[in-house]
Amino acid sequence: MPEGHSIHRYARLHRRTFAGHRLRVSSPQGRFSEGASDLDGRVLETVDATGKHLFYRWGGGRTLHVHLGLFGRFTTFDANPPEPTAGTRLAFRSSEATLYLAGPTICDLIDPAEEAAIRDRLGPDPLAGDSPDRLVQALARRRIGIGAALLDQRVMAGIGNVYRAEFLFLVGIHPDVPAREVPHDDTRLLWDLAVAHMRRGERSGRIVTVDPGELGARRRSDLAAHERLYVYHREGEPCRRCGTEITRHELAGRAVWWCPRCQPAP
DNA sequence: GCTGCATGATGAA
DNA sequence: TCATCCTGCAGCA
Repeated sequence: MPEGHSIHRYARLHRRTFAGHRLRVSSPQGRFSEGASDLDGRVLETVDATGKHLFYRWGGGRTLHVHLGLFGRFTTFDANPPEPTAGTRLAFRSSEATLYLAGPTICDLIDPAEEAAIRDRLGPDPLAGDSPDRLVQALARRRIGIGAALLDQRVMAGIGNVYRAEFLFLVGIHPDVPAREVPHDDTRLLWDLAVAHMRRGERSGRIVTVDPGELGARRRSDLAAHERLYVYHREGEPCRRCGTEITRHELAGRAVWWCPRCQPAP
């Protein structure tokens, strides 16, 4: 679930639901007990996101840093929440809503220096109104494939495995093309696609890259994952544009998909 | 009940 | 490149 669009969406939803409220905070699982007791009874002032990182800002100058990693998930309940699962690291509760967090890679209180260090490691975020200049510069410096470069959060913050595959298809670039050989115009196009698609993903909560004209009359919400995307998880299926079989390959431990005809090998 | 898999990232080798 | 950490759930028996 969690690519940058989901993270920014969580920031917005959690801000709307919990900001301005004095919260009861606990760690049912026990692995965030100290932090939870520090936060318990404080007011959550605001929530913001950069790339895939969430920052919850509390009265008393506390900042909670959350990174969902691959498995992390939030669940929210209006009232009468069920018992938390054994893996529930963090629970917030206002008088009207409850939030559970399970499986995050990171859930820690941090100080301003630690936050600065996190931000220093992040490239431009398409959802933060950043300029693509740093993306252009970062790609120009790398000999690794563009596919590998796009998952590096120092290159571009917030892209994950789904968007990587889809954006490369939309730009028509093979993942193995060396990053520094990608024409600047294509890099700009990649950025513009990222801004447009991730904004849409932030609003809808799902990734739909297929052009509406190609979706037919079916409602987006009815579509299965492989119907909303051009290449991700579609190995062996025909390319929507040219009919060629989509290919899958392992790249630095993560799978990547592409159309061999629309995205010719370097 | 067990296995495998997932939209992530790090540190060691 | 590999091992490791973080959970839940679908697909099996």
